[in-house]
Parts: sequence; C-alpha cells; structure tokens
Amino acid sequence: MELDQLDRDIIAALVDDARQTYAEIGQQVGLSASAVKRRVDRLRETGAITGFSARVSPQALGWTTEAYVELFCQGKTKPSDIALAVNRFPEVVAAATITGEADALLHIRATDVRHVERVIERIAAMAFVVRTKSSIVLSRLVDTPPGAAVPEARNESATPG
Amino acid sequence: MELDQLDRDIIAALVDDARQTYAEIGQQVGLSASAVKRRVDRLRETGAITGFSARVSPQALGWTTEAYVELFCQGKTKPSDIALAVNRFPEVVAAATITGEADALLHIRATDVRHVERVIERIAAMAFVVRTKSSIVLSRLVDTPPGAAVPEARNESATPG
DNA sequence: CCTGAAACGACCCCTTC
DNA sequence: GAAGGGGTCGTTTCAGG
Repeated sequence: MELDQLDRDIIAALVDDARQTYAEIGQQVGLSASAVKRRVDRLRETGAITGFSARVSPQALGWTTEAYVELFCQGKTKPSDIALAVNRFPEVVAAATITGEADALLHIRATDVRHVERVIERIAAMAFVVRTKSSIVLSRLVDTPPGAAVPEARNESATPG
Repeated sequence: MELDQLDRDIIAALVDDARQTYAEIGQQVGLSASAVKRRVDRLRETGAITGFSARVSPQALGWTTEAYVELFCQGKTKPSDIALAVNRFPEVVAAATITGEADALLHIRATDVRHVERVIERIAAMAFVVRTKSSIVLSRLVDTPPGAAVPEARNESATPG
C-alpha cells in the first residue's frame, strides 16, 4: 500500500503517544479529527498499524538483565523448528535467523544473570542445538520505539562527522 | 517500587491492547474502572509504564531489511561515545555494549540490503571503530511485545521437551 | 452535527496499622 | 484515627456514525 507524508506523520504521532485524541493529532498534522480517524482506521485495516500497546520499563517489572545468544544448529534444522522451540521461552523476546557463522540470534530478557544462565542451559539442551555463544548486555545505549523514522523521505541517516 | 499481581495483570492487559477502556480492563482483573485508572496513573508516575505507543509494521513503512552489527572499538572508547555516535543514525533501532569479543552490538533496520551496507559503511568510518562484523537477518522468528511475561510469578519459562 | 460512551474527579466506605 | 485502596456517582469530553 501507499503511504503519504500525512500518514507517516500520523503514525509518528501515534508511536509517540497512542492515547492522543484525534483532534490533537489533527492539530499536529494539519487535519480535522474526523480525517485523522479515517486515516487511522485505514492504516489499521491495511496492517501498517498493528495495534496499540503500553510501553513498559523492563527494569520496573524485574527484567534487569539481557543477553544475546548466537545459536549454532545441526545442518538440517529448519527456521520453523527454531521458532517453535524458542517461542516456548518467555525470556526470548526476539529471535531471527541470520547470515554468518551462527544460524540464529536470540535476544533474552531475564531477572538476573543466573536466570540468563538457566535459560541458555535449557536452550543449549535442545536436540538441534550444536552450541551457543552468549553475550551479556552491559549497558543499553539505544532502544528506539520503532516507527518514528521515515525511510521514504530519503533522510536515511544523519551524516555524523 | 512494589507491584502486586493486580498491577501485573493490568500491565499485561495494556501491553496487549492499550486502547481498552478502564472498564474492560477492570472486568479482566476484577476491579472497577476507577480503581484501574488509579493504578494505571500510579504505574505511570512510578515509571513502570512509560507511555502508550502504536505498534507499526516495519514492512508497511518500508523497513524490509534488518541486520545485527558487532562493533569492535579502540581500547579507550567509552560507552557514551558509542551511544552518541550511533544515536545519530535513525537506522540503528537498538544498541548495547556487551561482553565477549565485540564491544557493542547494533540492531539496524533499513529499506534494503544496499541501505544496510551504506549505514554500516558510515558506522565503520567512525574514528573509534576498529572493525565491524555484520549479520543480515534472514527471517524473524520471534518479536515479542515486551511486558507480557511475569518474572516474579516464578513461571520463568515453559519446560520445552 | 449528534448521540452514546468513556474518562475524570469528588465523595464515601472499608480495611489496616 | 490516619492512610491507602476500592466502589459509586455526576460532569465533561471524546469517539463514532
């Protein structure tokens, strides 16, 4: 589907604060409340906006430790096998198959380092896993709520330096 | 701060759908709408809930490609230096310093592989960067909206297998 | 523009320390 | 008897058509 600048502005506004009223969004983007609502409804129907969610502080919920784990799997392991397996761990908040030496990269959130260790232990014990390589997160530098940036506008990135 | 089970249930409900009415949430958790609102207000004040956001489909916005990039930096590079530098790239949606060989891990979203390449090129050109090691994401297996799980309840993970 | 509904604040009640 | 948390009600504002 096609998104114009107004759609992108509306999305950016909703990513910033999903509880704004349509009138408030309208003021920001230069539309009436009704027009904004029509566009938001359309954006939801077309799947550009998939829902609305509360942003929570993992720390406040007790998730103080995170880690990235590279997964090295047996030759014939299917991505769907990995997906099925890691989905059973609530601690695995993200996972993807990747290029390079490892087959997959997992992002884990846990209550402490000991907890991370237990989860990795269990994952490593799965049949198709040959070995794992973990990195504990020391400090988070960036954690962007996605969707604010605008690829099509060709301002792909600032030009640092 | 202290979170009881009611707070956790309310958070889970809001993570699932931030646009539910207080009355609806109240039905789920067993409270009146007013009581829910009071708790939500408190959760926001204390920082457990940091805001409300629209969930967007990166694909629909044109971000079809992602990559993870390990950063190897010069000996005396400070985390804040890395943070400052990578924050200028809207394509860097997450970054953290980590244990292991690499100093930091970046998560990049871009419009296509060529775009990823350009961003990595620019990052690699930064003064403190010695080298980079990139992995393109082939397929995303898990992408959890964080906050649904409940660490304190001691159901740390399913027991797969 | 109009209607129904939700948010919001005020007030009272109950419990607990 | 003071403080914290919950329920009820009335008013205002927003969503939705």
